Amino acid sequence: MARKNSVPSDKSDDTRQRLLLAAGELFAEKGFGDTSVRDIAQKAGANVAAMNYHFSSKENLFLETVRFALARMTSIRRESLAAAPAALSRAAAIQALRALIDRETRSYLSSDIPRWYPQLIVRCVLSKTDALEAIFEQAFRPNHQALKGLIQSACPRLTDEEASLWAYSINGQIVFYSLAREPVLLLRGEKEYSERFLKTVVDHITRVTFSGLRLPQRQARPAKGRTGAKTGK
Amino acid sequence: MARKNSVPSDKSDDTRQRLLLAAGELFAEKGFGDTSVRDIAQKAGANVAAMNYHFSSKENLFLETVRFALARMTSIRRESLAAAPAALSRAAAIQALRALIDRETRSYLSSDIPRWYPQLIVRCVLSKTDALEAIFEQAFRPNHQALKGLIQSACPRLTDEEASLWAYSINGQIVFYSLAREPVLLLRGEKEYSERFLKTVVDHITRVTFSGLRLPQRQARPAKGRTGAKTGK
DNA sequence: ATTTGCATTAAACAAACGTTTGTTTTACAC
DNA sequence: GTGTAAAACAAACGTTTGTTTAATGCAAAT
Repeated sequence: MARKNSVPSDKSDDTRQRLLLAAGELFAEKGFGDTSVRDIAQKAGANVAAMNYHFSSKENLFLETVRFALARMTSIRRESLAAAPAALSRAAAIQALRALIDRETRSYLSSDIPRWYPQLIVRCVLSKTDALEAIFEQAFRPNHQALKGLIQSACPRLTDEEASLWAYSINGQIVFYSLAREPVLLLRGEKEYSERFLKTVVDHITRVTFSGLRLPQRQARPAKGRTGAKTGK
Repeated sequence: MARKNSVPSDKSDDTRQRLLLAAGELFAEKGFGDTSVRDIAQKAGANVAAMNYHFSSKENLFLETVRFALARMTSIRRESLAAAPAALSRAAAIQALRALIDRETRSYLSSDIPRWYPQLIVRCVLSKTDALEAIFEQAFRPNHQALKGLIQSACPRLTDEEASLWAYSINGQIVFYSLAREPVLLLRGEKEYSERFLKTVVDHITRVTFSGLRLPQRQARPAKGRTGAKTGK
């Protein structure tokens, strides 16, 4: 009753969505070849034929899951960078950099965001699939350029190469905790990344970066000599 | 004539080896499920049945390739740590840390070492396969402990957690260049990591680490006031 | 020369695969 | 009601999968 006419019905959208999410999780966890369409259909509570009806082929479904994860990840990143307009003062850049490390780390590691997004993307990068070029143009390059730009705004004297290396260092550390989640958790004897650990990681990556770049560790204090900020905790 | 009696003949060893190497490359590149036994046999120039004869099953062959890559990687790492005996002076630890970053980076990135070793291991970590536990116990944990120990020898005041985080940072950066090799190369417009770039990366990771840990950047100068070491180049 | 035992092969196997088929169900228009 | 088109389904399709079989080659031992 709540529906007028519309082209695709609600029900079908729902099935399509369930298939997409089920496929995304399975592809991310086990890879393309180790996931059968029957696995996907079962997990989605749908018929195998429904998969081909909505996505026309398994390979296309895979590409759709990649596009989906990619879109979600970049939309999250966009929020992260929204506060950073074209031209930036040094102080603003420094604060934006701090915020970016925080957001990015949490977007990869926190359980708020489905783990399979980054997992699937890592898998694509590893396999140089057809999706790699899209991932590179839509995610890797813009992400790198934004991060590098922020770093250069914060440290104007850095060369392009140096700024790139710093961007790799930040991304590398973040990706590591996502990729090596299982071993890290085994080592720590925990089942999930705790909120406390996430904060520790964010703080550490920030410290590594800021001390290496000789940037002020604490919240920006303007050049005007306002000192004596609390340093505890 | 060069052979006496022996259990397996030279020829069979050769076929076995060719199968193992071909399988390793394919598994690393495309994953377990996307690699067929016929692909492997063709690449190895052998018969499909020979594969089952030597390895009894595809899954077992996969595990063998993982064991092989793991053994090679850890043997490389052992060389890296050979110079670091049980108890270490600070100066020795600092130097060993510097050497470790250099060796480890090159072992992951240089083309001296077949790319599929680390690639396959990353794939296992991503898929929480049966091999993960072996990888964890044989590679991840000892590597982490050794690195952490070295860091703590160099910086005795660090807590366990802090030393762990630094170990993650170092490993994370190195793994990143291995995992994201393709995007990084695309970004740089190159086809392979050049020797020059490898040196740049090693220097950068060393600088990040040493400046963050407040360790002397240049070759160790003992407490006894011998100064004036060359700093050029 | 014959036997022995390992290595290799082409061919055959059942099982699982991705996909297509033909039919039924559902929801809305007239 | 009747007609229509999207959506879902069970069943079957032809292929590819990993594995096994049976036959052959081939060097050392008898």
